[in-house]
Amino acid sequence: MARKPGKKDLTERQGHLLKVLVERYIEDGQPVGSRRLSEESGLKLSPATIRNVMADLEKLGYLHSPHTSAGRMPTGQAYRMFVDTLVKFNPPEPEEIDSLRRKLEEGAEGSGGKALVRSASSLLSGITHLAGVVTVPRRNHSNLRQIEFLPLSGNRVLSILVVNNREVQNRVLTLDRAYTESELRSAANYLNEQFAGRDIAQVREQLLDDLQRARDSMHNMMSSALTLGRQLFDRKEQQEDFVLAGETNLMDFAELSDVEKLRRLFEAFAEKRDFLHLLDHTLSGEGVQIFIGEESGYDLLDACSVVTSPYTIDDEVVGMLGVIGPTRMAYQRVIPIVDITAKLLGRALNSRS
Amino acid sequence: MARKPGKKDLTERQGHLLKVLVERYIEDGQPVGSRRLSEESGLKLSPATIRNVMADLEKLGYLHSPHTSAGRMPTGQAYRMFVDTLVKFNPPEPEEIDSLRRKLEEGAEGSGGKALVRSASSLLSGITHLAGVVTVPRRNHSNLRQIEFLPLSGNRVLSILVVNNREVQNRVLTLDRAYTESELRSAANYLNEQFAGRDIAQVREQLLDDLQRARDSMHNMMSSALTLGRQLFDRKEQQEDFVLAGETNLMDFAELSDVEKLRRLFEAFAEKRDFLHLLDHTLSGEGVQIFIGEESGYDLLDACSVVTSPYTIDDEVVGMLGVIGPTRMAYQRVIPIVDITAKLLGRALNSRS
DNA sequence: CTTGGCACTCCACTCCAGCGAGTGCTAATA
DNA sequence: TATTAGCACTCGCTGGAGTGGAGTGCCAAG
Repeated sequence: MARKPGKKDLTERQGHLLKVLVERYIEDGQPVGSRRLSEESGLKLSPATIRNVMADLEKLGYLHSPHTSAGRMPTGQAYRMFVDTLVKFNPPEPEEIDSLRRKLEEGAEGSGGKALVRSASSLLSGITHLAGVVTVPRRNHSNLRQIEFLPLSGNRVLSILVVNNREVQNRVLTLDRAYTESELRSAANYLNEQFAGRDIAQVREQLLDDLQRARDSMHNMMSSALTLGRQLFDRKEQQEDFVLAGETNLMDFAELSDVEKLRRLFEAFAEKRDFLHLLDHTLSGEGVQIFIGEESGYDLLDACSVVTSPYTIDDEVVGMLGVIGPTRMAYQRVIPIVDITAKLLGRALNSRS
Repeated sequence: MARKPGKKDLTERQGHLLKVLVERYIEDGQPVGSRRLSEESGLKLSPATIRNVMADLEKLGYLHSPHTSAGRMPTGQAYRMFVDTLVKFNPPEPEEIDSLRRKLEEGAEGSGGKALVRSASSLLSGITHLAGVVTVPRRNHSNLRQIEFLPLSGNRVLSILVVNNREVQNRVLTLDRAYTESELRSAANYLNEQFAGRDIAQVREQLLDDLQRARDSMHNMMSSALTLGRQLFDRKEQQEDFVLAGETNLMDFAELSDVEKLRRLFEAFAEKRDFLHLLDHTLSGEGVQIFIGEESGYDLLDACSVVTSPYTIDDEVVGMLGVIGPTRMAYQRVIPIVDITAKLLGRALNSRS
């Protein structure tokens, strides 16, 4: 991929100084000046020299200053360079991993998968002091286990679907006429015989097929079964969802102290819609992905970075998890945490299914 | 109930002026001065006279000023007096009610009761520009309709409960040994025969009884049924929950513009725990209840008021709903809205069950 | 009891000076 | 040629002084 004009590789010295500057800025959020950098860079260079280097880095698009007489702050490009090539990650200690695993499972005593998702989300937000987000797992291939119908008042029927051996979905269907209990029972029996153990997508397809092919030549019982089944499976995909935790952590950051900005951000969280879109993109990728500032494409997140990783059940990617924080988050700490949490969550979900 | 010292009834003039002052303060949040009040009170009184009255009201605890040369603001006591005796509510127009009803049901196309709750919550927040809150309905008497067990891997069993003809609860039970599919089927049959149509609380009691009485003299099948049943019903009450909407509206109010306060408030919302406690209290009451400032007993809500009303299904109180906003909210508008929304929600839930 | 008058208080705003931090540039140096 | 010291300059921040306005409390007259 062609870089933008003027983005030649940095010299080793430039790289080192950029790294130190980013680290310092991440620590306290204050613009870093030449004097400070010269003292803490480890290189024996005077502030004047540092200033020359900084001026170069600014020309290259890595730094900018809020005003003439302040120090310099990293741009998005600098963070990008930082995470891509400059920073080195300490792989977490085994005992640290173990402690994470325990916390993850402690927080999810309710044995549902949803409890684990919530636990993962608050675990992420708790240890990073950022906002944690985890999408609810969603398998492409859902195995239908059992169907049950119960009549309600009017023309309505409560349908219960057991899927993937552990999830239960239920919906109220409103039908064109009232069905008797025995009709419903035989319909359920028929559908179970035909479709139990099959993939939901397949089931949907075949139902449409059957209904098409045999419109009215059918046995009465089968016909009602098909009618019911069609309604049941015709629903739009159950919408995806995610669990957010520790949003309030974001209030601490000066970058977001403007109440108006905060408000819009929190509204977006509540809406979920826009945000899901962003998370969806990351499902196709592999490993930890990082969106710095504007890279996310949402102007609400201009001052934020998003670090995500997909997680898997049975080697199938079923969701993603991550954190949201200010661009000046502690990447070297956050990235390994997101990575390991994704793996732990996948493993925990596996062991429960 | 004895009033606090010095709280004699107000004269008509004092009452009127207090009312106007509160109204003005609610409108723009600025302390109200004697000049303004004299112009807009409708009484032909000079600012000097108004000042005398205001000084009296201050002595009585209804007013206070932030500093010498500012106007005066109502105290909690003044709001209390305002809502109790001063304000008169315009009963909402029939067409207004109808529009509310339509909005409530539009927002709840997913036919579950939860969808209605969510819709009510965002309806409340939408039209009041405050935070809306609705607890999920919870009946004291839950009618058990059907039980089903499905074996999972290991010693675990997925149990499905249909309750009140429309709600489905499911839990994963972890048992002392593996049960075969036929064992589970007969257990379910047994429990259904015995308990279908009965109240859950009764079921729980009787299960314990049976288990106690007939420990090991029992038929094998019944014994496993009882074991399963006991685990199933032994769980603590499913925790109550509420749905919050439009929290971000609260960010607009100057009273809460302090980010630190906001943060603690939002954290409390996310925790839910403390907050549920407050809502629980209101379940016993009747009609609209109002907590002004410190009356709620939560110091986080010192600058807030909470207006709530219980709602009913089949004349049984099953939950409450309301709004949270700054103490200077437009009570005369908000109170009727909360009242009518509670009635509409109850009605809507009824028609779907 | 009401009112006009008056002195007083306090906040909010503006203006200004002084400071400290940091820069860019230039000229000297290794 | 790369580095450094020196220096003038810029800019934001802080604190104090000054001003205007809003509102009060009190008093004495109607």
